Amino acid sequence: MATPSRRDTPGALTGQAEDYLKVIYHLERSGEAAATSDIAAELGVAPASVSGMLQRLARLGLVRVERYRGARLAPPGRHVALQLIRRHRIIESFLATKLGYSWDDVHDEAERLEHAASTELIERMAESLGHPTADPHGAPIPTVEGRVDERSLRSIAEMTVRETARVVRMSDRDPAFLRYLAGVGLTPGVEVTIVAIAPFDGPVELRIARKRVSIGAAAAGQVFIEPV
Amino acid sequence: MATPSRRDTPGALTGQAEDYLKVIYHLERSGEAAATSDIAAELGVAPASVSGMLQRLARLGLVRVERYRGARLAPPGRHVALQLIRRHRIIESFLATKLGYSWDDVHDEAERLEHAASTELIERMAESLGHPTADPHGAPIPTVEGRVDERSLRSIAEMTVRETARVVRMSDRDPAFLRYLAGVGLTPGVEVTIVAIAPFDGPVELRIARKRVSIGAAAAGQVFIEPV
DNA sequence: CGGAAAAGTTAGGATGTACTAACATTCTGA
DNA sequence: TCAGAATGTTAGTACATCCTAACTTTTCCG
Ligand SMILES: [Mn+2]
Ligand SMILES: [Mn+2]
Ligand SMILES: [Mn+2]
Ligand SMILES: [Mn+2]
Repeated sequence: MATPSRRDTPGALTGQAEDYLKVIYHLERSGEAAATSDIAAELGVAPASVSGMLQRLARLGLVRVERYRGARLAPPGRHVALQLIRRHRIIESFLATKLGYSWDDVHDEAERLEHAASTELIERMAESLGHPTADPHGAPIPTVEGRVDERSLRSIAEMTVRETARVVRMSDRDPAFLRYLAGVGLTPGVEVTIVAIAPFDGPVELRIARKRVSIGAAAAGQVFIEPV
Repeated sequence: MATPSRRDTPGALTGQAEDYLKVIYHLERSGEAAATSDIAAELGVAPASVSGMLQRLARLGLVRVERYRGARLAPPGRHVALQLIRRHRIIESFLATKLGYSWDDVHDEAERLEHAASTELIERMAESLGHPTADPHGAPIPTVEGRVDERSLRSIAEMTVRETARVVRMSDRDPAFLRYLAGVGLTPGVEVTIVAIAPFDGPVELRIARKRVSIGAAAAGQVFIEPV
């Protein structure tokens, strides 16, 4: 039976298959089909393994694959991916809010629990959190119906001098990066004002709640904002 | 890689293997080695599948198997089983106490989450519950060191007329049974007094907090008590 | 005690997932 | 444009887990 992820759905996918769909969903957000090697890099598997899995997912009607050209989610696959992302983000929120996890620590735990938690559990967590709309890193939580606010946000790197904006979200991939951001005061909800931008991809100097902070251009590109 | 349960331990077992160890632990409590067909029945797999798994577990040094005679846990296997049971019971307690699950509903959820939850998560749950020593059905929670209070308790069926005792725990296998018990007021902690015992495995009549209740002999044998 | 029933094991096959090595296609830059 | 680099697929293998069917061992009872 090869370890299906035994949640409450009957014809449930394995956790592996779910993770592939999620990765394809994220990669596809660029507009391009998800490339085999990008999926492989994201999941830490060999490209050959991805080719194999894509064929299986295509057979199940979850993705459309064009040989040598990459994969796109079919509507049922998109639905699976969005519900998985919902589970992931609600779990992250719950761990951070109710169990004192630090925001840089929730991701790995959620990455496993998302495949084991039933819809019942997820909805109880959401309930007890007051139905949050964003996870601890500001990422929007898809609804049960699969709606998600996917507007693409500007990053701090795209702001202009003297502009003020509110931090909405940041990349949650690297715990060390999140700890760094928390250290300098960059968390969802805070307001930042650009003081100066050094040329040639130099550091961005900004003001956060009266404090001066200078961050690298790369970091600035990973922190997303919206107008106040 | 066949879906190891990716918790925090490095050479982690799969969730399947963990469940086999847990079942062997429970079956072995009778004193006898766990029989292949009993393990199979418990897990809902064919006996042949059990033979195969026992060989793998033996190769890993987790069980000792005597061909045609059944399996016993080796110390490392016992340790795995006890930690899994700890995880299971803490999860059950958490779901019941913190997320409003009914006590007949926690088991299936815990059966999956126990393989995905890290030690970190379990300890945070335990912490937030005030380090409970028993799960919602009164089953004792093994410590981190693997100690567990395994005294064998008398059941209501073994009580004598006019005797009073406190309900400690009950079998948690069947949700309908748990709902029934809750319905008649039999939950851990309540005091019961035997009013009458009908012969030939007849019903047991008892008093629970001023109320008269009559339960079948089979049910009485699944509810365990201790002296007040 | 001895043979039938029950219990357990092995053989052989399926599926999911992964790997490496070899081959095929697509892209890219001189 | 076109050859080498980059990317992707296939072939062949491994392993965990499950199954059924056939065989073996143990148990039990007349
Ligand atoms: Mn995951
Ligand atoms: Mn997140
Ligand atoms: Mn389990
Ligand atoms: Mn329990």
